[in-house]
Amino acid sequence: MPQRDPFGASGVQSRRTRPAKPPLSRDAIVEEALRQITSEDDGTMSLRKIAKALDTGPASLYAYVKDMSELQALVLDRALEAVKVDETAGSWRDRLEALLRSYIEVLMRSPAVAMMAFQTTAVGPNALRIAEALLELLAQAGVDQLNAAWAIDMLTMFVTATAAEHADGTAPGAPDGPVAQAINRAPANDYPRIHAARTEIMSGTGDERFTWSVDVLVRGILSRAQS
Amino acid sequence: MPQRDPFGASGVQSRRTRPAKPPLSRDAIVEEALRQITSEDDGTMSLRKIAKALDTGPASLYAYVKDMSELQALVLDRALEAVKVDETAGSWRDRLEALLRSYIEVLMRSPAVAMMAFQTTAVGPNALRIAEALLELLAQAGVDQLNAAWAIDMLTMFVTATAAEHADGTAPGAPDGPVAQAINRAPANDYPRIHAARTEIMSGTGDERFTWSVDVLVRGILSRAQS
DNA sequence: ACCTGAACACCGTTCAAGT
DNA sequence: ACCTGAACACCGTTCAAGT
Repeated sequence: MPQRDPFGASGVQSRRTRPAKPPLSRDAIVEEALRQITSEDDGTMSLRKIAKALDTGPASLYAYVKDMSELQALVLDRALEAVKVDETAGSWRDRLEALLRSYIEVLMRSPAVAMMAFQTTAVGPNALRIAEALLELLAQAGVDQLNAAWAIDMLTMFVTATAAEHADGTAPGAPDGPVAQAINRAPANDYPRIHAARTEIMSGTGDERFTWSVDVLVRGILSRAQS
Repeated sequence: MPQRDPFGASGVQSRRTRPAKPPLSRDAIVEEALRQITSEDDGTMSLRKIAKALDTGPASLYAYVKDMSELQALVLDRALEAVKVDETAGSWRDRLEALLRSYIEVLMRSPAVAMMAFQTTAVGPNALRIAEALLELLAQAGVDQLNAAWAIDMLTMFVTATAAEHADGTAPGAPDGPVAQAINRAPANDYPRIHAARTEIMSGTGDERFTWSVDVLVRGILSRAQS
């Protein structure tokens, strides 16, 4: 006879208002956290909110999770599950760009996920899976092991940073944001080069800039590798 | 007769225990915030702590600052004041690296400052000053205006991301951190490339990696510029 | 206009007490 | 071992009231 039975004799909790209170578990907590963090209208998670959604008090979660930072690491790796590492066929170059694009897309699904990718360096199975795929592609490109090892750091950093930067929803080329205002109002006397390049600074779609940036990184990495 | 006199007739607050209560002002608030955020033992700021340090209640700050995010933007640009844009003479290449090094050093003085550089894109006078200097150096390098404009975005992103990543104090090559554990424990069957490159992944000092990364970026940017 | 105390609606974490 | 209510020590922000 199990000690905890959701349909037990007490029967108090079997009201039909809630869809059968889910059992507490590490997975359930991570899943609910991910649900909150990727929710459209809020996008923010908290132990108290998770506890409430799981019909318990905040203290109960500490039986399954050491603290907030451990939960964040779990949620981050869970989110990275959606990153496709071999979406397309084709050259290593095409597959690298596709992988980075999938990566960035997943991180941008939620500002909070993007921010988490900084505070906590991902070390779960999905982070490893992505790193392995990146190393494989760089090896195909002829990059030696040392340069490849350092390069994956730069590539993941680039993806994470790009996602985090655009995480607040403001498009990069938004012509009315505070950035645009600062650039356009920059006095030509004090900042002649910014003034001269103000059009170029605001130009390009997010996609164009992403493609350009990946190209810069790949060229730089290849240039180092063969020297 | 001024309406508010710190040494007025009431005299109650002129006890010698506190060094003459500073007058409330936008600058005083930003200065106190920066002091807290760069403090060794804490490194975290809050409106309530600032208010307390300035001998008032949290509500009083809202007369000078719209909200938390505006304060963060002010603090960030104030912190960027310490970035030296023309520390050394020499080639554009040397000066570029020196500038980026000064930038990253300032951001790493406090984890919170590094994190702020993401959430809020810096648009104050110091951010402009740095951008202007970067454009000038890239122009000397022969990079055209469009490529230079997009390049400064990448360079600042790289600096900010690097600072944020190492902001938690853990050295990049720390052989006992959770990252090292994850890499070393990665099973050779599932992750053959990670396993094979595990030494290289953990190798290099922060400084060596920084130099390497700047070189990758410069090579990539120059390669794009002349195509 | 500037400043305030008090309240509102939240946080993460701890702890003694229950089962 | 798992779970709980209640407390602890915080948050940012609002608001009616004061000067």
